[in-house]
Amino acid sequence: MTSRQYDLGGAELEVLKVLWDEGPVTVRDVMTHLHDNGRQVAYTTVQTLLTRLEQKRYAASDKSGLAFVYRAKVSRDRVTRYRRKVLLSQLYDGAAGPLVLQLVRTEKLTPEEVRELQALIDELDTRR
Amino acid sequence: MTSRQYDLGGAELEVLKVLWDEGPVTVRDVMTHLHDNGRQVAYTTVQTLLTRLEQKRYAASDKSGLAFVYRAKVSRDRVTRYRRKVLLSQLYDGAAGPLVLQLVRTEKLTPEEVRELQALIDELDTRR
DNA sequence: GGCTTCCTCCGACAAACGTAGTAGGTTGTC
DNA sequence: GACAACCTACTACGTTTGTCGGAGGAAGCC
Repeated sequence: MTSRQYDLGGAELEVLKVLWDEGPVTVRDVMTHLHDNGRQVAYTTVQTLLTRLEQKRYAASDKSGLAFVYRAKVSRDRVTRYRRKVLLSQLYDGAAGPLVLQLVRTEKLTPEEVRELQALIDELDTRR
Repeated sequence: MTSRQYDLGGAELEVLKVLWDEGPVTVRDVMTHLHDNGRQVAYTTVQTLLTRLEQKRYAASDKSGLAFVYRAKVSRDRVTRYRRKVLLSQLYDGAAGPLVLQLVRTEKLTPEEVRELQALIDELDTRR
């Protein structure tokens, strides 16, 4: 259990998302965005979170003017893929099929999404 | 952050899965199953995990003969649904569509699964 | 009746996480 | 040049999670 790659807590992820969405930002910028999202958190808490993200190599920083500016070092896609994989292996025995079926059955898809899905299936069909 | 319902760590989930798959079992049973799955873990560790599961109301136990027998109190479906929801809200903004598309695109579905998926889509289509 | 085996109860401990306070430096403004 | 506003560095602390060890009691065996 020592791999733990792309493993981060909820609060850390929240901060990383700000980095993804807002590009290079300062501690204060992140705090402001979190506050805007209704997440009341102290300045130094954000700072700690960013420092940890940097220790874990999910982010990097440079001194720019009077404050450090942080940016993400891992892509959203990479983290997302990893989490998806974890969910799949932890609860679906690694099989994507059942998860897909459940999602389509229980969550509302937009017409647009349904169209795309149909297109994908067609492709899978003709490919065989 | 005080809801934390259906929130359990990886090791706790492993134990819960044994309860789901094997029905009422003793500490030793669980340990044996974990060992069979390649997870080397001490007897008392399993005991602690089961105790915590019980504290969190995910499991219950009765004294049966000389050892306690544990059983799951939450369904696999309930936990699975919750975890799915967490993934969705943490990384997909709550929208299932993108996740479904990614899964279909990147994971191999069996022909059978594709057929089921097609059937589901057809239903969605005619329902509109 | 003593030895081995199993079980439960408790305590413990390190790492990870979420959260934040304090100290001390830089800067901008009257 | 003093004060307010910011910034970084460091420390800290409670909770959760993963992992066990030891003490002490019932049971089976010879």
